This record gives sequence, structure tokens and C-alpha cells, in this order.
Amino acid sequence: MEISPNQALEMWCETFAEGVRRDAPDLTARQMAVLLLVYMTEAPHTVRGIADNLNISKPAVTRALDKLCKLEFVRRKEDDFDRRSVLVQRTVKGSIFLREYGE
Amino acid sequence: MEISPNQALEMWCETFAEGVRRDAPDLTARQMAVLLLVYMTEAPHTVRGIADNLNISKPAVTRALDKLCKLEFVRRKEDDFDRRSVLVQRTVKGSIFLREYGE
DNA sequence: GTAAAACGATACGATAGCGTAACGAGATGC
DNA sequence: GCATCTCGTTACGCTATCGTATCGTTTTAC
Repeated sequence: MEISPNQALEMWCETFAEGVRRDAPDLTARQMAVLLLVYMTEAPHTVRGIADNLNISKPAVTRALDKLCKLEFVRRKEDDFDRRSVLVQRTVKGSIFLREYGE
Repeated sequence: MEISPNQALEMWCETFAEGVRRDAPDLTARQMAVLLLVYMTEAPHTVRGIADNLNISKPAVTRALDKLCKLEFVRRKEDDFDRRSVLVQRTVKGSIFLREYGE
């Protein structure tokens, strides 16, 4: 399952262009990274954990989640074992959005 | 050279996350689409052509180019055969940026 | 029980991007 | 030559995101 850098870029070009043409949500690289992290790595996901993983500030994560929540691509749920924490969960709509990108 | 949707997403997750961690420029999907279009499709590239290709307004392209020029990922050059037009050209810095993403 | 630490959110002023409308410069048509 | 069209940019008011500092709540430590 090898893929050349050039093939990868061609794939990306087509994917990004298609998304823009379809007027898909114009997510920033950060927002995209947060979304992918939630979907492609193991739960649980907390604000602090995401911030540490991506090496960005907590407010930046909060804002990214605000946007992703508004789009209904993720959902916030309080942690019953530590009510200071927020668990970021996946949604059907987010799955669909990412699936389209994966193809 | 087939690649499953899930493998594509995992690749993207790693790529986006790594870029954010390294504090790479936080480009929007539109800006990324413009950049990739310039590098992965045949020259010449004009503002109008990009706008039509991506189905967005000309000012949106101008703004994306402003940012990409500031980053020195592309360069503007006037068209000698039609001096109303602007030709968007590639740069070394942009090639390096994309190469890192392709790997 | 009470002080300190940790969690996520909010406040703040600043910057960037948006869509629509208008603009100046250059090319085209008759 | 002069009106008309096309090109890319700029102007405008608005929304989104930024980083830093601070807040309220909850947990931890002693």
C-alpha cells in the first residue's frame, strides 16, 4: 500500500477542489486536525488532551469544537467521573462528512 | 494503487496533526485548494480561471492569493500578452511546503 | 475544612476572511 | 475614436478566529 508523494498531492487536489466546489464547510487546518483526531484515534477525547496532542492552546480547541458542534460534526458530553472534563463524541453527520472525504 | 477510505483518512489525520503541531500556516480549505490547483494542474493560472474552476468569487481568489503570496508559496506575474491578466506562478517555498505534505 | 491545582469556557482587542458592489486599467468591436 | 466588455483589485460592513488573561466549577492535597 505504497503511494507516491505526487499521487497523494493529486488526490488531495481533487478532494479539496471538489469540496470547495460543493461549498462544503471551509474548515481551517486546525479544525480539520481536531475533527480527524476525534474520529481516527481512540476515545476518550478531552479539550486538554486535544490541545496537548496538537500543541495548541485550550481556547483554540474550544473554538474549533464550537464550530464543529455547530456543524453537528461532533458532540460535547460531560464526563460523569470528572465533571470538570468534557468528552468529545462522534456523530453521524461527522462520519458522513469524513467518509465523503475519504473517497 | 488502490487505497481504502479509512487508510486515506488515517493518512490525513497524521498529516494534518503533524502540520498543526509544527505550527505550519493555518490555511483554509479554499486556500489549500487554490494552492494545490496551481501546483497540480497545467499553467497558466489566472484569477478568473481559478475562480471558475473552484466555483467561488474572484475576490475570494484574490484574497487567497494575497495570503499565499505573503507566505511566498506562489507569485503573481503580469501577462505580457494581456496586461489585464495575472499569471499565478509556483515558487520554491511552495514546492517545499507541498512536498512535506505529500510525504 | 480549606487552600491549591486542573478543567473548560469566556472576555478582550486585534487580525483575517467573507460576499456584494464598485473601481481603474487594458482589450475589443464597430 | 469611443462605447463596451473583461480583468483583477479595492471598499464596505460583517462574522470568525487568533493569543493572552481571567473566570467559575470541580477535584485534589494536606
